[in-house]
Amino acid sequence: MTIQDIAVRAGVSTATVSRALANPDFVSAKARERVLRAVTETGYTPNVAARNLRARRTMIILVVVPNLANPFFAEVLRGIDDELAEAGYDMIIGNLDNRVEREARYVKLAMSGQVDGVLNLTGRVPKGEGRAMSDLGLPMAGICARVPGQQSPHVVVDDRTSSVRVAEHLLGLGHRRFGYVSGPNENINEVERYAGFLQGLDAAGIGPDAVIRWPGEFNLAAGIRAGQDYLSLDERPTAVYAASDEMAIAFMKTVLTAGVKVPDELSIVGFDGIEFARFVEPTLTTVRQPRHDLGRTGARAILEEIRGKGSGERVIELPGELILGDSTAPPMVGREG
Amino acid sequence: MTIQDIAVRAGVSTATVSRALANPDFVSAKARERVLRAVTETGYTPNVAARNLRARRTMIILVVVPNLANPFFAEVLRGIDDELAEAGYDMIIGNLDNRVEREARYVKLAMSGQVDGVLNLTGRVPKGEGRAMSDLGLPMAGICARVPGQQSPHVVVDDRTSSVRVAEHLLGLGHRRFGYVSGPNENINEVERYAGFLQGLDAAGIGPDAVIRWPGEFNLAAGIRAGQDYLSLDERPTAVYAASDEMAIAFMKTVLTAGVKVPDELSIVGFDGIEFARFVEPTLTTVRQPRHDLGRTGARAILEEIRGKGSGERVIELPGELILGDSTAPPMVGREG
DNA sequence: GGACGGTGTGTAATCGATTACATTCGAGGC
DNA sequence: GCCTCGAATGTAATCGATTACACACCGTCC
Repeated sequence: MTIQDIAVRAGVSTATVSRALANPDFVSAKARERVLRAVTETGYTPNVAARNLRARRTMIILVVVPNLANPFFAEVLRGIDDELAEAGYDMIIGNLDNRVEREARYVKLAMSGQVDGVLNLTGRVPKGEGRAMSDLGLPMAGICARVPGQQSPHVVVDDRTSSVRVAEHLLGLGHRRFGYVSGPNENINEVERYAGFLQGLDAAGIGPDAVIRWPGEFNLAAGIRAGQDYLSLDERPTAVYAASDEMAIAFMKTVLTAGVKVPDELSIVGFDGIEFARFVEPTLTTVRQPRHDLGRTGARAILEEIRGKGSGERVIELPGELILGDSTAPPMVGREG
Repeated sequence: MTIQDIAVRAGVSTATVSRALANPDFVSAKARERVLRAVTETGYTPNVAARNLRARRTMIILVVVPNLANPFFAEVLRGIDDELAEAGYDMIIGNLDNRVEREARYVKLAMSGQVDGVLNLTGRVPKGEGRAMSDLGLPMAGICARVPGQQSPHVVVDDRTSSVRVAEHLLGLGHRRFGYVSGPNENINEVERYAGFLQGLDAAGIGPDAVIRWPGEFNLAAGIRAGQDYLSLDERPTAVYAASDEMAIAFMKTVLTAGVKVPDELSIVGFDGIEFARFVEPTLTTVRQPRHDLGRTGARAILEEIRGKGSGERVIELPGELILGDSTAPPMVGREG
């Protein structure tokens, strides 16, 4: 079923069919009606490949995600999808599954003209085939992390300030010895969160040596490992800040299972504000990122770029919010040095 | 940068360029080399829209998902992506966000020839624009739920047998009064899980009136509502089976917060085996679905359909596994009638 | 009556790759 | 030397939509 068939059936030319569908005002009522009838009778839908070829656009956005399994990103994706859908765009999901070598595939996809723009949630510039995705001349936008030197809009939550708040919260409760469950070193969110945490402590005259830092990835396994290490310590911190909720939850479960009392013996704070944080026992204190809104705003930014209304490099900062759960409390006095 | 440019640069025709890239054996070594050099020098990538138009395929699969926010589906998607990536396919995600009216959009997308096949995770046939997606003549496959009457392959977990196991497990512990947190009535997984549960109880001579059934959607809110209703009961069941882990976790949190002891006063079982089920306190007893494998197998099925090697209607059943957590135990004797 | 302008429509070029068919060229057989 | 055959390459049609341009028609105004 092609536009030809419709043209024959309606007794007009293909041009008229096309116009009747795209610019009804430029076509007489009579012709329009006959075209529309032919279309509904046959169930014709224009071939998108042909349209794309001609229009030099695809109405598809590539969304590069570090890890689909992380519910944080799932919610951001929903926000993106909501906004894109309204504008008639669809999305191809490029899931890196935390493996950097997967980037090449999506660089290639972007190069092939199959997408109109790229939304990057990875906090780095995807590379592959000897070129960086940012050199493609494709509209791009970043969500969740500002990639330094990128000439594209970025929608972020203020990791640093939020982490300062976390430090203040814990200090206010009376904690003085801390643990920090870290994300990967090369991740900017991680860097900022750690820096903010130290900054907040520093303001109270507490130096970085009061903080034990456990390295890791943003996943459950890293939280478990950190928890195990915590358990093996002679002098345990009284409060632990984890750079993601997944890590915090895994950490908490690990130490709970070993009999540690949370929050009595140990306070725990996460980051992200995923839904499950409210369903663990005790409820997790965490920094809530406006996940859905991050997605929507990022999608809006990439659409502006595509439409040429974008102003290129700029940072859109959304507020993070410290959500108090039951996982933080003053340290037990008896134990506090 | 088009195939024309490469042809000029390499001093050959576009046909030779195309062949050098697609069928290197049909081209002389000399020409091949010059083409390849021109390609690497310029960073040329073929325009996919043009190729698609000519080849009448897109190398894209539409994956229709009920709800992206559910970590169960996220993991299935990873499995799908892994398999599709190996075959060079990408996926467009059609997230229904649990709203049926969103189906229309994806029916339209499928109609427009923008995808080569549809992987359906919804347990129903998406409809819209006056037609059902299954009437489109597009290759389809279902994951997670068998849609009756569909001439396409389905990859499922045996909900019924798994639920019988759940019943047996709870009966074996000594439970006699049950609660069931239900998914939506029109969902086949729900229907099968409920039927299997009743069937298992029936085998022990226990009728359906020993089961309180809470209706709901497959989400956290439904679990909370059910939990609140449980708390309001005069005569509470001693064991509750929820048709998804999310509901089970939300239910558990709700009753825990109200002071109910799990598993002493109440045993809870979920379904899906999402990762978080191992990180709640107490650890959730649940039926683990091989999520990643469901995705992979489903993707394999749709690829077979597309390649014409598919045998159409068939059901591929993967085993579910009862994972024992700490949320189930014998009922407290004092309370047991 | 002729020039003009506006409306509606059709013809054909175009997007960029693939590929059927035609053509060229050289080697080898007679 | 001529013919045949196969390998290598080029030419041009093709996929299906959009749209620049041309043209036909009709009413208006001088």
